[in-house]
Amino acid sequence: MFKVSKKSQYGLRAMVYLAKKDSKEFFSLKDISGKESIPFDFLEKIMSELEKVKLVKAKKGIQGGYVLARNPERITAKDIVSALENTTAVDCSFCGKSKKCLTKNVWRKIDVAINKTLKSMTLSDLIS
Amino acid sequence: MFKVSKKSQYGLRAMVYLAKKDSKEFFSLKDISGKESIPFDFLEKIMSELEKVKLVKAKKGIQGGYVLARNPERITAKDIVSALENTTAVDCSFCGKSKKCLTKNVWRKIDVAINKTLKSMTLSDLIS
DNA sequence: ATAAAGCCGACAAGAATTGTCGGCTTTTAA
DNA sequence: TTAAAAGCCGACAATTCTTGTCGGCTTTAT
Ligand code: FES
Ligand code: FES
Repeated sequence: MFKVSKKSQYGLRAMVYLAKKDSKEFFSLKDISGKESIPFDFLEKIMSELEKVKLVKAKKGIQGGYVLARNPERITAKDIVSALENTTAVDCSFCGKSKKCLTKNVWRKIDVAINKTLKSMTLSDLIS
Repeated sequence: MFKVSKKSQYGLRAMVYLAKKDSKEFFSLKDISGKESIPFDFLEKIMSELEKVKLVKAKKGIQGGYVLARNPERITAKDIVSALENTTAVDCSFCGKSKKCLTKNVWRKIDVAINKTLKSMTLSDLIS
C-alpha cells in the first residue's frame, strides 16, 4: 500500500534521462534501458504509454527513439505517473451502503496530498 | 499504486466504530464485522495486529471483545495504518548504483506528504 | 462444565505487478 | 532496393501482494 511501483520508477527515470539531454535528439530504448538499468521489454511498454498521452514523441527506424514532446518545465511528475497508473486512490465497496462515512475523508485527503505533491514538481525542477 | 488496501480500510472503520462508542465496554469481532460489513476472519487478523501494537485491548471469553487502549484523541490514522502496513513507500533497487538520484526526491516528498496527512487526523477528529 | 469469545499458524484464491516473447511495421542508410 | 535498426502490439508467463478461509487451541464468564 502506497508503495511506488517499478513502472512509475522506471517511467520517471526514463523521462528524467531524456530531460537531462534536453535536445531534439532521439534516444533509443536500448540506450535508455542500458543507461538506467531498466528491463528493455518493460520499458518499451512504458514509453509506448507515455507516447499515447503525448508526453514523448517516437520515431521508428535507424536513428529513431524517443524525445520529450514538450519542454521539461511543462512536464510534471503527475503527468508521468497519471499516464502510467490507474490513479483512483480509494475504491471502497462499502461507500454505497454507509450514509455518511467517517473514514472517507482520510483517504480523500491523502489523495489530494499525493496529487498536489506530484503536481508541484516538473522535470525541469528535478534536473536542476 | 497508492491504492488504499482493504486491510487499512477495514482497520480504520473498525477503530472508528470503537471510537464512536467511546466507553469501557468491549465489542466483539462478531459485532464489529456485522455492523461494518467486514469479513470476520480477516477482521480477526487485523484486530490482532492492532492489539500487538497496543492500540486496542482484547478480552477473551464471554462478554469479551475489543476496546480502544487509549483516548480517541490520542490515536491517529497514522498509528492505525502503520500498524497494518509495511510502510516503506520507496524500495528502489537502483538506489545503490546511482550516485545522486534525481527522482528519489519525488518519492520522498510523497512519503512525507502521506505521513503528515495521516498524522494530522485523530479518531476523535473523525467522529466529531 | 460449557459456551462464547479471542489467538494463532497455515494455507488458498484472486488480483496486481513485473517481465518476456514473437511477429509486425516503419524508417534510414548503404 | 534491400537490410538492419528501431518502435508497435498483443498475448502471455512469473512472481508477488492482497484478501480471505480454516481448524484447532486457549481463556473467561456464567
Ligand atoms: S464507506 Fe467507503 S470509504 Fe468509508
Ligand atoms: S535510484 Fe533509487 S529512487 Fe532513484
